[in-house]
Amino acid sequence: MSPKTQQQFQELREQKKMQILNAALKVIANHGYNGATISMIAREAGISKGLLYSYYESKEQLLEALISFGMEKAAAFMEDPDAGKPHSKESFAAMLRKMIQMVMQESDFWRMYTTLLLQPNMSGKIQPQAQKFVEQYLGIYIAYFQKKGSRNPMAEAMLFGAVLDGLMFDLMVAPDQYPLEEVLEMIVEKFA
Amino acid sequence: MSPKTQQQFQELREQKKMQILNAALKVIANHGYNGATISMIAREAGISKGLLYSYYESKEQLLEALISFGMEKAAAFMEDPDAGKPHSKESFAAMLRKMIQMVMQESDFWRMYTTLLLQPNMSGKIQPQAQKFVEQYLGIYIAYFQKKGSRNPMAEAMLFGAVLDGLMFDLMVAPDQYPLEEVLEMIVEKFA
DNA sequence: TATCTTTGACTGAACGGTTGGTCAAAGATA
DNA sequence: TATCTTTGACCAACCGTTCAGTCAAAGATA
Repeated sequence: MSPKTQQQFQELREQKKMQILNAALKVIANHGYNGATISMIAREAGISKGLLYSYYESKEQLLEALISFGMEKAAAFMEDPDAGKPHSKESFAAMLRKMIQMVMQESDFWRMYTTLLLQPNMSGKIQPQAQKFVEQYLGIYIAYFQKKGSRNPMAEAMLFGAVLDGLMFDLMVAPDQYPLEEVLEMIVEKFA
Repeated sequence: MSPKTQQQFQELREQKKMQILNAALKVIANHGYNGATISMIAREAGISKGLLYSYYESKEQLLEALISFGMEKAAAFMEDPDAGKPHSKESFAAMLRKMIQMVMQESDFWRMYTTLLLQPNMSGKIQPQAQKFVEQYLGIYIAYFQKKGSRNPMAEAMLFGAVLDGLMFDLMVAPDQYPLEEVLEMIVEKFA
């Protein structure tokens, strides 16, 4: 059959696929989709250009894989019972912290995500999955503000969404020297 | 001497320069700097590729002109006494509205601005002017929250900055169907 | 008025360099 | 040996940029 078992090859390929994905994410996040070249990505992944095409059939498909992978991670985070549905001031603060942590841990992905959403000719690639994600966490917070007795739960949830988006943006642009703790306290004070 | 007076030429050139600038802004905002080609920009401006180079010496310099022009507009807005330094709940709401209006009116510019800031290899082009702008309006709001007796004026101003950034982002991504009025009311309720 | 001259805006073919993508050949392993 | 991985030279297409040449408009001349 083959010099290595099918399973051995499968595992090796899966591993290398991840290696390429991570390299692509880093390069595309820093240079934009059009600014990132296949050569740059291959170099970052430590492989040749040709090999990349044995794992992903085109640059566009590589981007799609990148988006799917990142959004699946985000969806998994949302479904984590450990982080879901805040009921008290404390769990609100905990979920807020977890969310920030997720964004900062995967900051390359979220930078790419943001950039893609802002470019109409690219946004189609990410819009559907993004919309689903936003609706999901919006629903959670509408429920929270409803339970809290907000005068307008939907508006408060959307404003809180804007806070998260803005905080995410500010942290991505200037990750150092941001007084995160003090701002988080202020958010809890105003929203929790 | 000359077939047209120097002044006539000057005016014509100034006019066409604007025409190119607007075309470039539209194309670059929608496709990103690297995704936008000189051909696309020239086509959008209704001129030939060659002519563009008699007005701007390179694609990079065109981008710089775009940034300068947009940031000067923004700076002019900040210095407008009509919009400066909120002292009361009402003037806070008025300035908030004016700011949103500016961003939506120049949404192409702010989309480009955001995208550039998020890409490290591009951010150098806009970072200095952006920083100056942010510091300026941050100062205004630190003073406002100080006067209001906030427990932590700096943190509250930064949080308010995040609100503006997030709201701006949400409006750029989904300009229609955003419940702006209700969210603005909520902002005034929480911050003014 | 009719003709000539001068000007600079304007065009698009062409250039060198880079891109995404292909492929024949070499390498590695059991 | 048989099979899959890996390489990098290679290609057509496209990029930003240049430049030789065209053109309409307006002053100058008689």
